[in-house]
Amino acid sequence: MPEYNTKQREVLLKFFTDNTDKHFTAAEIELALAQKGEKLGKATVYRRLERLVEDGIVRRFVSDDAKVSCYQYAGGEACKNHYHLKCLKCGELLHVECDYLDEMSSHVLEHHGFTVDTHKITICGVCEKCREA
Amino acid sequence: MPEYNTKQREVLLKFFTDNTDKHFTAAEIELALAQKGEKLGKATVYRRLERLVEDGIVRRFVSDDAKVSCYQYAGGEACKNHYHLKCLKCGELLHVECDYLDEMSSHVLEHHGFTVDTHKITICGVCEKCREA
DNA sequence: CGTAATTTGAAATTGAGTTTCAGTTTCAAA
DNA sequence: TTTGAAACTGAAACTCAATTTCAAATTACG
Repeated sequence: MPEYNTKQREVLLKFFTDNTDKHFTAAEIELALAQKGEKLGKATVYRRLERLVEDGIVRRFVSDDAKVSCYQYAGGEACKNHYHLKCLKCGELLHVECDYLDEMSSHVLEHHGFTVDTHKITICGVCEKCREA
Repeated sequence: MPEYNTKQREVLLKFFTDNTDKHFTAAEIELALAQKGEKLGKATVYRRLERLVEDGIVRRFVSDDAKVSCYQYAGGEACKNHYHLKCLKCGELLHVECDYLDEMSSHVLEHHGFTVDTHKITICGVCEKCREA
């Protein structure tokens, strides 16, 4: 499946590399781009997002509460060797570098037959903010 | 928020305690009950599922692939003090008792400000089957 | 160029989940 | 018992994220 290098692809990719530390819904992305004068069709946004997720450049989350998917940049060096703590309530994603989690990852792998991509492991739970609410 | 003990609630609860080892979509549950001659309204199925989730009796998953929520029994003694490994692909839920994960849980809590309900922690990843596919 | 494959986007469609609301059930207090 | 307020039910209408359709536009490449 070839991949043409279209203007739209560039625009979407730039959006993510410019915003590596937050996650967005498809609608938010569509709006943000439109406001920058780079309007993409809704269908294109979804199609491109799917492609970016397939390619491992962007990660998709579906919080157990919300009904919408969120997308966040996951490519590049910054995301190579760390873990993610994902809040199931708000969808917030914390990036963590930690040897302890390194060990845990291989433990889970060995003892529980749970094969995880070491730089893609995501631990779900509830963050402090949501915990209080 | 009181909770009336209705026939529908009993039916749904029985469905889960009779099927503790698998997960189901709301539609699957609705169909299964209808086929057993215990038809519940769609709205009631969703409302009761939500309540069961709130009460910690049932757990909801939203796999990153699928767009539908899955529900699985998580109440009872058997689920009190262990962890869950959740596959983000197929939604499969593995139940694990393990001291190592115990430690990990408190570590995450202390060092990363990630507050989790100790007997509700869910580690997301990808199971062996999905890994191979 | 030329053209075949791919992508785009507006509009229509899908479908899981939610809301509405009139009628029913529960349960505790009288 | 009876009563009644609060909680629950279900059919139907609705919401809205996400997908599909398809004709027109764009891209890659000989």
